[in-house]
Amino acid sequence: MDQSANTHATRALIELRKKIISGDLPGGMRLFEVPLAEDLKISRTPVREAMSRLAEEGLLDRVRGGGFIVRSFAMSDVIDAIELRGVMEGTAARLAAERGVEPEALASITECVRLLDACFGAGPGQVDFDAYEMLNARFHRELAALCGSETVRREVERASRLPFASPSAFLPNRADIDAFRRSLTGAQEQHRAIVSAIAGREGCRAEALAREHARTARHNLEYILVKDRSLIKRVPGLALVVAG
Amino acid sequence: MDQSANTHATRALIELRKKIISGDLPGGMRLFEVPLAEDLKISRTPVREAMSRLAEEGLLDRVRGGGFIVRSFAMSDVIDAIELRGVMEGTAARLAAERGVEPEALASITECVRLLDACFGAGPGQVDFDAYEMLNARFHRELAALCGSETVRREVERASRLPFASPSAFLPNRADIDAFRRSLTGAQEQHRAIVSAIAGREGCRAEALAREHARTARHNLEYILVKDRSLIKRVPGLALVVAG
DNA sequence: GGGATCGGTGGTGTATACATTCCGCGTCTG
DNA sequence: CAGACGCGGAATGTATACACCACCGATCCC
Repeated sequence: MDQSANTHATRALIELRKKIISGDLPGGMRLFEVPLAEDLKISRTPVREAMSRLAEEGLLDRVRGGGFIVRSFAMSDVIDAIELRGVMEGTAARLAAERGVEPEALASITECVRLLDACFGAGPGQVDFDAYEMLNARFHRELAALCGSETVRREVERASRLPFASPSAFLPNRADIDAFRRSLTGAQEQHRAIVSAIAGREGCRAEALAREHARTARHNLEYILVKDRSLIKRVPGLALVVAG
Repeated sequence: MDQSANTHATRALIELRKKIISGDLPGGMRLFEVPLAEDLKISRTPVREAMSRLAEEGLLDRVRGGGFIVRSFAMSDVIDAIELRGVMEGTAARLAAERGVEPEALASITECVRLLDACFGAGPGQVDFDAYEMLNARFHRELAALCGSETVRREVERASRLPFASPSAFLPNRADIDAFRRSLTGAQEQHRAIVSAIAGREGCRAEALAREHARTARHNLEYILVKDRSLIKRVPGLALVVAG
């Protein structure tokens, strides 16, 4: 079944994910098939299917004796998830540098960095945030794939999909634009450096840079959380933290 | 539903896993619900449930439009999976060292190392392999948990469960005992060093040691594969490689 | 003769009825 | 009074019938 398939299970998956992320279904809560099915006006079968996939995503835990509970997240989980993402991406970057990359893949990610540059306008607050976010996600996707290993790519992307470790999860809202732009230009410099290290076959440096990139993300998040939690965008998973 | 639950879905899960691992259901093969259900003398429902979990384990891939195919593994996937395991365990070890560990957790893993020591007899080939294997698995489980983060522990264990990255996956068969014992004593020294580094709060050293431990595993595997593939135990996933 | 359309077939998706299991509560008995 | 047995309800597990969709081949029309 395709993610885009127009099935009840897919709708249920999306609905439930939204409710978990929004805190509507709080962490630790047990989910029962019958009420959920009635809520969504469908039968238990697609609900089970949806819950099974949410368990795969890490949003639900299977419980002994059957059934699921909503996983609980804490601030420390976000920090750890970002740390892990950095480690995994660092490995992808190192392997890419050590093994070498296809010229076209390198060209593609280089182009991606160039496009990210183009998101920055002349003025201090002039950034095309939507474009940046999309391209940033693309950058991290291509980075994961650079090492040429399907296994590594798969696991690195999984680490990025940890509900709260999304590459853009730490981006603040449109408020506080100026400070945010500085943060983004810094991240962009790191993007460039990572690609450069990979192209130069400097494995250790590429790994360290990718880790540093995630660490910057973590610091930004911590800074924002301390300053004003309402600045956080409500992206998947992160809302849980803000709420809790 | 518990892993040990006596349900048709659980039986189907175990059966299918066995068939995939043994190569009976080869990589790339699409799995159809109806024939599998007939084979197992059950209905489609528990078969679906089982396939869904196998997808979670990484043995099956969901295919566009519905259904599953058996994932294909290559030698390079094994190498990469072991590499990733080392990176993840290295992270767990580093975090444990940086953040400090509960005394009882440290005592437990130290005891584990001591028990591993006890697996080695006086003679050159005298090793209690079964005990070693079980304790080795325990060591890696406890190592993953040492950092105190549920998120990290979960992902590290997942990396170890990659079907071909099991800590014991590279252990050769009971043949060639002497060379094998040397390999195990080396691994045991690494175990000891990792715990020591964590206890001494040497984060970087702990990380490097855990990585080195995995790298040793990889080299052993490569050596064995070159020398004689029949020496490999048929552990989950690895059989695929040996067969293919 | 070629292309479009219309079934047929084979597969998953869904609903639903029924089975089973687990847990809690009450009662009965020693 | 305490412990065990049993009953009942609530939840998941399972089977099955049917819906639906995609693919494919054959036929029919242009």
